[in-house]
Amino acid sequence: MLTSETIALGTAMAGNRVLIIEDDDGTAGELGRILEGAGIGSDRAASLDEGLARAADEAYGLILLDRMLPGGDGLDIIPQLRGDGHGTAVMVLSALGRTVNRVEGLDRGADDYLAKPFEPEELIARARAMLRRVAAQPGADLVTLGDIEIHLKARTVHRRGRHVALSPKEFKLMKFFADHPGEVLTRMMLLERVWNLRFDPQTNVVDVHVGRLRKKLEAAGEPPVIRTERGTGYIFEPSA
Amino acid sequence: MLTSETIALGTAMAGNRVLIIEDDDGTAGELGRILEGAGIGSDRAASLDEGLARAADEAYGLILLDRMLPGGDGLDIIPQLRGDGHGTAVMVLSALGRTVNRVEGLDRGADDYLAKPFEPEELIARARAMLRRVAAQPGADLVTLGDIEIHLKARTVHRRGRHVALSPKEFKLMKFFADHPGEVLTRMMLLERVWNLRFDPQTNVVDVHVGRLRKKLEAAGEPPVIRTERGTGYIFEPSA
DNA sequence: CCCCTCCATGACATCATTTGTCATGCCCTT
DNA sequence: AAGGGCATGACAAATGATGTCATGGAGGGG
Repeated sequence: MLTSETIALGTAMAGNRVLIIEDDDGTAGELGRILEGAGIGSDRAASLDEGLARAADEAYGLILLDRMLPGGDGLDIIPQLRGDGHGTAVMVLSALGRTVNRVEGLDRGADDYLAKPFEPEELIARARAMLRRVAAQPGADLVTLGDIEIHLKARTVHRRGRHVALSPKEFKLMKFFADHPGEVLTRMMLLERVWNLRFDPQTNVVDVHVGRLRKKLEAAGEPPVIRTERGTGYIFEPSA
Repeated sequence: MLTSETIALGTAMAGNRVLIIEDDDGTAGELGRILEGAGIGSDRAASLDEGLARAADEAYGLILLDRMLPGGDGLDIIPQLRGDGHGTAVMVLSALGRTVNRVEGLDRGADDYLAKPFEPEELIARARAMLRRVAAQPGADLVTLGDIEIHLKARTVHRRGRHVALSPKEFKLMKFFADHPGEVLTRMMLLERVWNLRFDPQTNVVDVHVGRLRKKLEAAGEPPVIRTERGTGYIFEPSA
């Protein structure tokens, strides 16, 4: 048996990081520095496509979106940014600062609209307000991994829309897998974190429950999502 | 046996109405008209105290808050507005429009800050954006009646912060009571709506379950909330 | 290529929970 | 004081969750 590492991963809830979608290097850098000075972490995407990719990847709390980008108007991707399920907020930053522009931005889905140039303090204050609101949401509710949806509060699981009824133990197991996608999880880890055991019960409880979970997750002929790593443990691999 | 009225009561989710807290009659009226023109319903409170009272009463989606009011600065009541549990958003409207003022407002809890004078279109767009975000929340989740909280998704009940573990049937019963506070519910109604029976099973199932629910709701010495209406049925009376 | 280890799975036992029934006794009302 | 209505403890049946075990199969190392 391997050592029982305890790796704490974050859930897929809307986080407190910010994604900056901005083609101009200078502006992007400045935004990043302003936020960093306020203790707000950020990543940067230089194009709309990259922005969409990053947003789909990590659950940001807020996205700062430029309007005039090489790929088109930032407003165009707001619907897709929304579609990711995380309750991410979108703030548009733009040199187009007239009222009609602002109204257009807000009507097309932005949560806030700040005209350039702006005071760094106001950006920080508005970003904080947005992150605060996002964090206050019961937002940690839905976790999506591939075609699997986990409703934490309701403690239900759906795969491709089909409801998968799980027992409490199975749900806990599912959640632990979901918290560690792509990682090999040894039986010891599972026993510790799902069964709260710090010793080996000398039985195959884990195997049996993994089997039951598999059966239920694949009951309608869906592809497998839990792979056996022979001699080691199991890996949860959500199908993209 | 009485007729089984089905009175649909609203849940405590944040709604789509707007509360205007503004002492100046002219401004308040204009705000109301602007919103009405955009199809957004609103109520008005003329003072901070009235605002707090109304906010506690109805679950607004958005509150428009003036700063300079007779009772003090509107910013002062933001924490209390937040405390109501509904995810209501707060937008501050103020003649104090300098960056420092805006930053102050946002830092003290406002979700948005619009300086007077403003374009009606921008107010509408921002109000819509706020309501949209509030509505996107899993808001219908929490129902509060007096000291009892019902989390619909999680299917859990708390009284005065204490978790009350209920069986499925008990939860359904609790929910039905919560949907009809202050109304006399006959055994027949309960059998119909909680047990899905259209006939009398000739047993005291209802009594037994009401008893069990009572026991659990009052397990820590809390005052009774379900009163027996002798010869008729039961009444759920949440303690204020 | 064969064997041995590891794993998957059906069957079963046990335990806990939920739900409904009944009998008893209290309490309120008249 | 008596009667009907209600509260409640005890019990039983049904259901579901969890863990154990035995068997057979699959896959990798030698």
